[in-house]
Amino acid sequence: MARAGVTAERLTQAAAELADEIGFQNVTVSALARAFGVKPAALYSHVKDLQDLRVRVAKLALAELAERAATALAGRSGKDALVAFANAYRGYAKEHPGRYAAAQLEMDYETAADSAAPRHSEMTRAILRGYDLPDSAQTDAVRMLGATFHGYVSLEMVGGFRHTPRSVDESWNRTLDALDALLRNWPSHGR
Amino acid sequence: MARAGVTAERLTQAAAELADEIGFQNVTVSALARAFGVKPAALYSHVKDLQDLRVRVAKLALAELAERAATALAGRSGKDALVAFANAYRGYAKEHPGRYAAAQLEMDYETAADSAAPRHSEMTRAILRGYDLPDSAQTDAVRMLGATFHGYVSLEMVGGFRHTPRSVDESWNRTLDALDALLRNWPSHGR
DNA sequence: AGTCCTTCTTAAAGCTCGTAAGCAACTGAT
DNA sequence: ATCAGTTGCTTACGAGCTTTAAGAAGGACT
Repeated sequence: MARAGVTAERLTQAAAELADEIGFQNVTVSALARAFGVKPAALYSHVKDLQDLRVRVAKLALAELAERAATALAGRSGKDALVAFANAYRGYAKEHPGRYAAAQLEMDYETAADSAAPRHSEMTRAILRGYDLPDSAQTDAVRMLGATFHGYVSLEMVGGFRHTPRSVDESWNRTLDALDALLRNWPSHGR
Repeated sequence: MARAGVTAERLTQAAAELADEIGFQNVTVSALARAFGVKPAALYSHVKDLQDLRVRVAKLALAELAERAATALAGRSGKDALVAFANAYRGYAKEHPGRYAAAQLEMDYETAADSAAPRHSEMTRAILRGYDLPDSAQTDAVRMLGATFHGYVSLEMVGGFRHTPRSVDESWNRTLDALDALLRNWPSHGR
């Protein structure tokens, strides 16, 4: 039996591609083994179990997304940076829905900490440097930006915006305008 | 064999409770049958298949959430309404994580249209009446609010905010302040 | 060539969904 | 009150999934 040259990396990569095609939830050990032309049991030499495989895909997705966002951010600041970052995010989700879903996998504290996840908040913080936010508001704004980006993409993906005729791209751009305006005028403990 | 008195409604209800306990993804026909003390095959007399069951739970969750939001909204306007609505949302998600996850299930256009989903955007529109938005911005704002609420709750639930010491409740309240400020000063096609 | 580690296969147990066939219980009509 | 007919449940089963265990085959190294 000729060896198929399976490695954890190639498995993860293939699982990510499979996720984009059939959905992250449908990535199974069996399906992945089929894609490699080996028997399911063979994968267990490279990967602990299905959960392990999923976490690997999640980390891959987070890393790719961080990479893409970093590139988009390079040399930009202010609203330019905000828009580029947000579009990198949304673009990745649209091109790689399976990977994007994977990135939202629940991971334990440890695993999440040594993933690319922290880089995401660091980058968001970098964007905020282009605005004049008090230190105390930094984390709040980071969380709000993350929430809005993720929420928008997430609702768009499950079809939450289908029922209103208005262009989803238009609303996205107006949302970014709104976030920009908000960051330039962040309320200092509002009434 | 004494009849267990299974009905589609009771199944859906039980599935929702089960979802909150073990996670929506882990609600299986088998587990549900166990909870009812019947054999798995018995459920297929009341429910078409697993997908059907999931959709029922999703619709239940959407309806409950709409109900709760409507109650919260009653008699309020402006920022009060915004905050009450948002907290109803987040509160439901925290109390019923499984149901909340179910509410995000992908449904086809038809099914979604006759669920409580449209009521959610209607209520959001109602909130906006307390602010002075141009008609053209309505849908954009509805989408943005939905995105921010859902995104925040969603990221909070997968543990995305664990890595920063700042209180998650604090950030939530500041985010609502920010949204309120934003709605009172919505950019008219900003530069 | 012989040894050893790694990768793969086969085999099997235990779980899942879903269908089919049959029996048991309740319904209503005579 | 008995006797259909309908409905709800069971058993039985096929097919697919995950995971472990044991063994065969590939490749490296002596």
